[in-house]
Amino acid sequence: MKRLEEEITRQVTALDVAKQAGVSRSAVSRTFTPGASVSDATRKKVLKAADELGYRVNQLARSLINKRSDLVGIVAANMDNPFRAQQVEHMARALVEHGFRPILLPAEGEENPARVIGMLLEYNVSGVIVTSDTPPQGICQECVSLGVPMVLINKGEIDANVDRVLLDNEASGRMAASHLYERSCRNLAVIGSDKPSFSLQVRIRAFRQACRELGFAEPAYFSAPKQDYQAGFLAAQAMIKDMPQVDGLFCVTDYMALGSLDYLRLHSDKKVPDDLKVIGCDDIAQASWAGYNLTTIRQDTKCLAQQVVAALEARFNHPNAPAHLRMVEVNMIERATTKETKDESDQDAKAV
Amino acid sequence: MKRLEEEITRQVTALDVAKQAGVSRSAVSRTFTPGASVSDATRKKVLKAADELGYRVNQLARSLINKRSDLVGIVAANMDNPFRAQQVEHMARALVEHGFRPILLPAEGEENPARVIGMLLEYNVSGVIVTSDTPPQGICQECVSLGVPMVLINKGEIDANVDRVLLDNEASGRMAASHLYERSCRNLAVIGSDKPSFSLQVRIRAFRQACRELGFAEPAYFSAPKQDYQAGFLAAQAMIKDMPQVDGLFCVTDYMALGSLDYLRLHSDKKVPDDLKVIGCDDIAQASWAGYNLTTIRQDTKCLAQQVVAALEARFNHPNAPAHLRMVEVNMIERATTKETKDESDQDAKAV
DNA sequence: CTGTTAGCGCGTTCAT
DNA sequence: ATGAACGCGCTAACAG
Repeated sequence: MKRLEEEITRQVTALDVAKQAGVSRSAVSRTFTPGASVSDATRKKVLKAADELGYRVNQLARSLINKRSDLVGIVAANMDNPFRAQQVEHMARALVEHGFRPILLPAEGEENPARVIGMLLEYNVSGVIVTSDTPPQGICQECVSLGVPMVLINKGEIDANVDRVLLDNEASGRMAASHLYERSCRNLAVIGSDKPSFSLQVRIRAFRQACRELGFAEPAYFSAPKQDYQAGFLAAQAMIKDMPQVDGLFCVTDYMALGSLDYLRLHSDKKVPDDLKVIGCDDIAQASWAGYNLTTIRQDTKCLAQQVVAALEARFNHPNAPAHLRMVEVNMIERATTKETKDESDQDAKAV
Repeated sequence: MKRLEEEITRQVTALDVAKQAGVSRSAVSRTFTPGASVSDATRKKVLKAADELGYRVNQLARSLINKRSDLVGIVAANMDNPFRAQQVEHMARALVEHGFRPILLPAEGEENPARVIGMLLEYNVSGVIVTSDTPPQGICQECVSLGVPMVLINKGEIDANVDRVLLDNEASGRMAASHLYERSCRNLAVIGSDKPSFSLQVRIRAFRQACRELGFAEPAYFSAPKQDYQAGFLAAQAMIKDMPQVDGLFCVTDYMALGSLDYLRLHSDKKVPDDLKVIGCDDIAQASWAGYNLTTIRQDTKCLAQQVVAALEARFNHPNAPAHLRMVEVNMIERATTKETKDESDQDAKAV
């Protein structure tokens, strides 16, 4: 434990440990290599010496040899979206637990992917995980063509050989529709985005399809430029204006649902859930806040993260296996915004 | 641009480029080293060959020599808190812009810091940034004693030689107090946490101090176990019960303020801002949502990130300089929750 | 300005 | 099981 001035100037190397332990440098190396073959006696000696000197394996040097840096790039954008933030956190946790080091790269729009690509490739990342509303095509193409394992989260097919992990967006849309049906809603609307990401498109399509199968009229569609709180707010405004008779609303993300709920409460006569029932999708933390208490379809990001890491490891073991697609289950969380009205026929209509 | 099967099997090395360009390996190296001395002629040749072969510098090998990996660890926790998520995103962005690679390490409680330390040290990180409500002491001590540059965000002093960046928590507390004073509030309360983090403690102390100077009575203090939405909700409940006459409230974080606002709206007769004015701190995205519209003290996380990177670079240049403390300004954002009531004396008291 | 040489810290044959 | 030698891809110091 007496190491004060050396560390500052020179790193403790395997050779130092070897000398201290009275063995060869290879012995030290082997001691710290999982699939080794060292006698217990020397292992002890090495570990002792290593501890005394405060030795740590230099992973950078190690990577140089076995070509596995165990660095994994997380390319993410829109981290203001709580769902995304949660995804990133769980992803980082899962990676660390499995012995990887997540290196976080904010996807800086479509303008300059070269920088990000450089960061990834120059550091010999073992893999790349992409989660962003608008996946940076350039980065994906380059990585794939260079054979860097890549996993896309909630994205459409980009190239033949890319693994993907999807939340069950189809089921999400269907569950939303049938739940509103059970709650006796008959005039439905969907709130989405002008430029919906892949998963949003699927949710919307599935919702529409389910509506048809249930015998609904085609649900009305409202949207705004982005896909955040403000967008939900604006879309709800448009909806109230164009479709006053609406009694069931599916917001394709909770983030937008919160905006919609606030618009309805502050600027409309519609009471939720009495006059209008609302269901969201994702189950972000805010959805369970007392102020919203939003019924929603939960997307388990923890499970998602596990699946992503699993996909990555599978790809390491079988680099040439065909692209695999993993699906993560969803389930409905019923809260106040779709609560059954005591008497569905004519509740004391407390319009202002 | 014709590189298809080689890449998969073997990395393109500087030697390959040298051969192709008809120069020495060093020439290649120099071309890609900022402080170089290469003739324009050879530089051209090298760049051309490099482009043709798809060569990229191997930063891992480079780090092995100049001992600067440019990897920077971000140790973060509580990313469910939007303020923290925003911090992390801006931090990652700033780091990338300055040529660093952020490696994100979720601080996993106090239980097992060894794993995180290992990740940091074995990868020869150039620096470590810590932002967490409860800073993992073990990690900090170890890094400092090993001479790894470290920057603490919004933390108290841990060790003599650690740089820190603080938002101006003192000013935050003072501004909150004087704003409530200007708005004619006289019965003040503070909502904090049972175990407040460093910056929260400072905000509370400064608020109290300002109250004394303004001639207020000592503000009442309410708190709950954690420091999130739920905590704000519970603390507000306690406040309404114990102190019905409260007319001015300072929530030490927006995150908690949102919980308080929801409690007040849903479970109390107090109307904000008519009966009770509320001010938060941080200016998280949700604070500006229509449903909250919270007056708050803005903490500029973008500027914070810049300062942190600056601190890191300063430390690289002068490893033995005394610890430096950087302060980031704050400013008040006035929204609806402290809006002046038209007639302050006796508004139509619309108690239910 | 250029090429040659010597390591950076480590994993892995190949003999013993 | 263990030690000696070699190479991973690169930069820095040295000669020319």
